[in-house]
Amino acid sequence: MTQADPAPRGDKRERIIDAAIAVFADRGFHKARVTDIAHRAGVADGTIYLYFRNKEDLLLTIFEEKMDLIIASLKATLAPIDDPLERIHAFALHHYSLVRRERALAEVLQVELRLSNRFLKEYRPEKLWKYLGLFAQVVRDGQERGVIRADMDPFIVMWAFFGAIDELGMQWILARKKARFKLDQAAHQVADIFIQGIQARP
Amino acid sequence: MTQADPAPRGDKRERIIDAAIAVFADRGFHKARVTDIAHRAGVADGTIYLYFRNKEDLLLTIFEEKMDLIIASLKATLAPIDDPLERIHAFALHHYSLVRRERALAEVLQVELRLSNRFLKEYRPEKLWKYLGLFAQVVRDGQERGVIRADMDPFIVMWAFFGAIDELGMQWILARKKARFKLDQAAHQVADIFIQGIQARP
Amino acid sequence: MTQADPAPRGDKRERIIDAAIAVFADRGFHKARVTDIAHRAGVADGTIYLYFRNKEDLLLTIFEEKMDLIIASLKATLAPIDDPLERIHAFALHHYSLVRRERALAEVLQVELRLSNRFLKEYRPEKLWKYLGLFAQVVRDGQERGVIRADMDPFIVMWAFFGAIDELGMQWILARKKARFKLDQAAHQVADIFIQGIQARP
Amino acid sequence: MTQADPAPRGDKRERIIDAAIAVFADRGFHKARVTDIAHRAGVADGTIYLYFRNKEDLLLTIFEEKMDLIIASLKATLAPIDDPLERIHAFALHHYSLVRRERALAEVLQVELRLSNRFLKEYRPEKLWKYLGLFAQVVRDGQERGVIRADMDPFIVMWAFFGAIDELGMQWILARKKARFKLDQAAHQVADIFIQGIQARP
DNA sequence: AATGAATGAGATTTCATTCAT
DNA sequence: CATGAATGAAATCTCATTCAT
Repeated sequence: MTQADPAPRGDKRERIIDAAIAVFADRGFHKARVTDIAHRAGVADGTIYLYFRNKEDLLLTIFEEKMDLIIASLKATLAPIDDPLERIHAFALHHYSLVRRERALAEVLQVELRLSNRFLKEYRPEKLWKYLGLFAQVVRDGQERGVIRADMDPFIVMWAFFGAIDELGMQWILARKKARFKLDQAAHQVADIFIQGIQARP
Repeated sequence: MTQADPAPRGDKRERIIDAAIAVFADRGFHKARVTDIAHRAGVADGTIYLYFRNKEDLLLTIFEEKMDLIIASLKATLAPIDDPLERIHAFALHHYSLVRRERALAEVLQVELRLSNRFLKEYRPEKLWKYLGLFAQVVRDGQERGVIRADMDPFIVMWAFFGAIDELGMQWILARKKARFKLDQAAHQVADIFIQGIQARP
Repeated sequence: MTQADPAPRGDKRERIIDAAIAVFADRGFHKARVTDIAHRAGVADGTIYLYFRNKEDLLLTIFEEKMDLIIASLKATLAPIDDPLERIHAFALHHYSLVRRERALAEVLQVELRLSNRFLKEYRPEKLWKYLGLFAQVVRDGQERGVIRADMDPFIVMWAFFGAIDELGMQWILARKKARFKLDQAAHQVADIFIQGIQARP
Repeated sequence: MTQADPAPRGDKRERIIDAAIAVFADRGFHKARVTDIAHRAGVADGTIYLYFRNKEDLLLTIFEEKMDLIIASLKATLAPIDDPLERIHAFALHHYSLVRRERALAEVLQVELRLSNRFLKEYRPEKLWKYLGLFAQVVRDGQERGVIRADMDPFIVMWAFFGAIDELGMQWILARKKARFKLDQAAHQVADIFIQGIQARP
């Protein structure tokens, strides 16, 4: 008797990840209880451990997998743009469109991820580097083309740019409704500052 | 008759704070045990509770008191400088000189403080705003004098600048010895980017 | 095929309650450690918190559940007796038969329960009132039938009677082996005093 | 320059006892902090230990010393009364006049004293026995005079009577303002029940 | 694969008591 | 006698993780 698969295989894993994002964003990584995540995902506590080594692994997995999507999305966004300086602009806009669209995920990636000692001190967030590496590459490209100052260390510019947009994103998230600035406005200004700041002068 | 040795009033409090900074920096706020702090300070566990409400209060007190010192120090540094653009430069240098000189304190202020949910979501870090407010004021001054673009929102510039130097500082701290850049170099480049980035053009 | 051993559902709960009665009676509520109770019940410390909110909830639950049984038992004892004065007699005998049979429980209900501030000052021991209410009703019945003095306040008689048997019960428990009186003898004398004391005179 | 003794010697001991009664009555023995007592007495924490071995000794001392006063007062009250049955009446009235006049003390003696394991299980409250012994003696006198039933065990009657008035006193104290009965009325009824209950019949 | 009851390690905090001044 | 800062033992409760079913 053929019957539609009653319990969509692999469905659980996705549900756990989504639940974890929501709970981590809501209560913070440390205060988030595994039970809460299981409850929200509609699975038993133990089930989580069939898919993830432990609570931290869950957080790290969110990071890994979501960053893959974000990186792909960013690449697609940058691809049609040729001018390095315009790409910087696009980078900031893309970053904030994500923050706005998936606030819970952004909160986890920006705020809660930092709560994990392992993440900050032991874990090598290669996906983050890959993400930012796209930015560093833009800088390097710009330098080769002569539109970006050659005396700029792409590595420093990269962290500075990320720090700037990350901090503004975090402030916007923390302030919630009462944020004193529009995310778009912030994106334009930050991009503006950096573009003018690293632009090669005649 | 020499004066009787005055009771070492406040001595313990200071020792606890210093011990806490060291332990928080070393193990992180959550993994730091009150016993460890007490041990390092050379006092009994209970003694800590004579001076601080609880472990979190200890963290917050470190923030409050150290920020006072830092703000005072920053003011003294900026005072003799007149040019707003030069002040931005001095701000970055001052920030990193602190990070380099008191790495443990910087680690607590930058990294561990963010572990405290209360700090990020409930506590209003007014001292941080006061610190950054000095920067925002520099921007406003520069705008009045016409040396900084009038279309810049000082509030956004402020967070962006702080995010940039904070992130670089954090990366430098996390990377410890193997940091791929010099803090001084970072200070100059970040200041450079922002100065050129927000400078009014003729 | 014999049935699979059904999960010993609720078994643990019962064991924890029994262990708690024993430990509370033995060391007193305040000196009783949750660990002791868990040990005696053959469960882990944390297991207790799956069934009870906290240590005090455990004490209160013992009160609630055991009083239900006691009230039911008392009702069954009084049911076949018609004469109010004889019922008073039966009440005392029933009370002490319980004290003698379940000394630990009696000790907890009489002595340890009073250690709980919450019980005495905040908690409304409705089950105790229900228990004593049965006595008050006997008094009212007797008054209606004219066998008990009409000038007696059933409420006062109730507390007085309870105080009398409770105190004697407590003294008997505290004195343990060396009690200077038999519980039966006490039951008869107290009942005797109250019966003659509140009996309507011709 | 003659001056009134600035610090009345021995005054402190009294103040500590009074403060302890108030704090014990207010918060209960276990929740009462030695610091609170010291504060209320206007002395340093350590001073209490110059006069009392420990917190429990303080409670026991209150019992010992106050019972002496109460016993003396009771004796004076009973002295002019000759009739044993009237003496029982006077006993109850005297007991409640104390409860009403010194509610905090009564609360400590009746309620909080029972919180002390040592008191209930180890300590022999000889002063209480002396107090109640006066009642037992009244019963014995009455039996010798033939006005009280010879089949009554003075020991049992004593505990029963004490239990009855003690319980009513406790209920009155616990109910505070909203007590459902007057203490005087209770005194009369309890005495009435016992007098009629143990009276020898012609 | 899924369950969820059970585990038990672990750390904060309180407060009676001490003792150097 | 008096002080009160300092002590440090002690115990509740939480919650990530396990494992028998």
